[in-house]
Amino acid sequence: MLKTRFAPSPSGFLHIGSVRTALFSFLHASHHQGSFVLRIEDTDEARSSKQSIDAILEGMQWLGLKWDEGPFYQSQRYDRYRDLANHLISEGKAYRCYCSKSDLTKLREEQIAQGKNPGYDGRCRDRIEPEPGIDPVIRFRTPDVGDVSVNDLVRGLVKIDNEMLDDLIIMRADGVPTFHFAVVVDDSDMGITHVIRGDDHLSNTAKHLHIIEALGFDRPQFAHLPMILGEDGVRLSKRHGALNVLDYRQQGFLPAAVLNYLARLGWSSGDQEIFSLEQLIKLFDVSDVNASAAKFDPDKLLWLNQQYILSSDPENLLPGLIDQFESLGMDIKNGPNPIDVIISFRERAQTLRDMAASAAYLYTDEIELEAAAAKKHLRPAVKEFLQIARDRFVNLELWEAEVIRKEVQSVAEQHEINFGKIGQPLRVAVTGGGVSPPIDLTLELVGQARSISRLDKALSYIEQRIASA
RNA sequence: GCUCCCUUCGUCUAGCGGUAAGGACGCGGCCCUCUCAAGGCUGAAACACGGGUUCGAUUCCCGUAGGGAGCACCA
Repeated sequence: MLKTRFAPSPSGFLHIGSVRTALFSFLHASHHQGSFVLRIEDTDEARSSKQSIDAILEGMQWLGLKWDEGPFYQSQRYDRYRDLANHLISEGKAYRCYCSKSDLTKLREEQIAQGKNPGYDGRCRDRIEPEPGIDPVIRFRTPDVGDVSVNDLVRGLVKIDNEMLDDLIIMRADGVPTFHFAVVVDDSDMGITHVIRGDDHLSNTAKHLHIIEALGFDRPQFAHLPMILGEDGVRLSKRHGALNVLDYRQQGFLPAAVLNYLARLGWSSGDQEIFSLEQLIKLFDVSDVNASAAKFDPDKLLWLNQQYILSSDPENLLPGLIDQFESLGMDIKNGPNPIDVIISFRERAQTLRDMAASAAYLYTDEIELEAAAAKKHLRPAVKEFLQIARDRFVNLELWEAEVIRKEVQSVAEQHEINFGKIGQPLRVAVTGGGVSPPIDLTLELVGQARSISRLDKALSYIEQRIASA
């Protein structure tokens, strides 16, 4: 069975670049009815943390990237790595190295000074006697000559000379394996058939291939994904521009939009832009992924998010919108049904956060008039019309958009003015600003009592203007 | 420095030897319109450069340039 894995190290949040790697691994496995494994690479004990693990799991769950096996933790498999490392020593394929860090630093400095490729020179290879008082590391005996090649699913044939490789450390002095060793062992033990990862590992693959061979394991297939670059063309990383996936949730993005956006970075299917997860599973294959890096475009993500908001069932948007109301400190009991907000605001919201923020005037008793909008639309000339509209609103028994619209329309007709002449002042009066859904709908959502009291305030604002003129 | 990888509109991409180089985001215009959007139509906008191969190169090969990655007791 085809099996892929996502193997993050829990040394920080789950960022958007990692998510794409996870997505592609998930999609490739799902497409081929395979299995998707989640493995936590926590061998760097100093940098790993429980919070990071939780953030990764939460992010995966939010996105709906379900794993079939795991999460497995490397920190729970140390015995296995140790056994295999000792086995390699017994076969002469690895050896203990007693060099101190300062010796190694010195060696590296000398090599760089001589213009050589820095690397371990193998000075402990033939050492028989242990060095008392020193905990040795275990190094893998890398072939000195020849080359290795990988037929990468996205990069094609890549060849690396063994001369470029040195005897890398596979077990640290404290008995903890290094990444290069643990990855190889785990991928084999867990039956991973397709290793899909970032292309920062492309060069490392040569090392892994040697270890795989020494251990007598089967080679998996490799697919190295191009990096995602920031707007400045520099690789996205936790330190540089990449956001925690959970920040996207906080900013009001939908998981489906984030996934769809990421899928289209380095992959496409004809001219199609919008893909459901089901469609992605049906269409995706890693071998179709591009080899070149892509820049992250926040504008396109925003556009996609709006497309998803527009086409989602309002019920499905509700929990996210309510979260936004809460985080903005808005009280949903103090205003209209949020479902109605979704229906009337979705065309003008790119994120759920935008939507919640722009509906603020629906959930508060008092609003502020925006100075510029008020100055422009609440002028003495409109006072008469606003007053008439206000008086008619008081007498309305049914406060519904259609009825409201007829009232406003008839005021406009009786006074032979354009609908807009009265619509815009009404909008500013009841929302405080110049932008909102159609005025009839807006008035309905604001509510009769609030609309009237806000009109009263607007009228007194105009009177003040007349008085001070 | 050494090694590996990458290179089509500003951005994401289609293209797989012969195309008016297509789509999407963004940008401009028009339409719709009570505002803002959404929607429709439309415009500007690209094959990094130099050599080959070929009747013919965006497409294949080799350089150059630019960008990215790796060379840790990090992953």
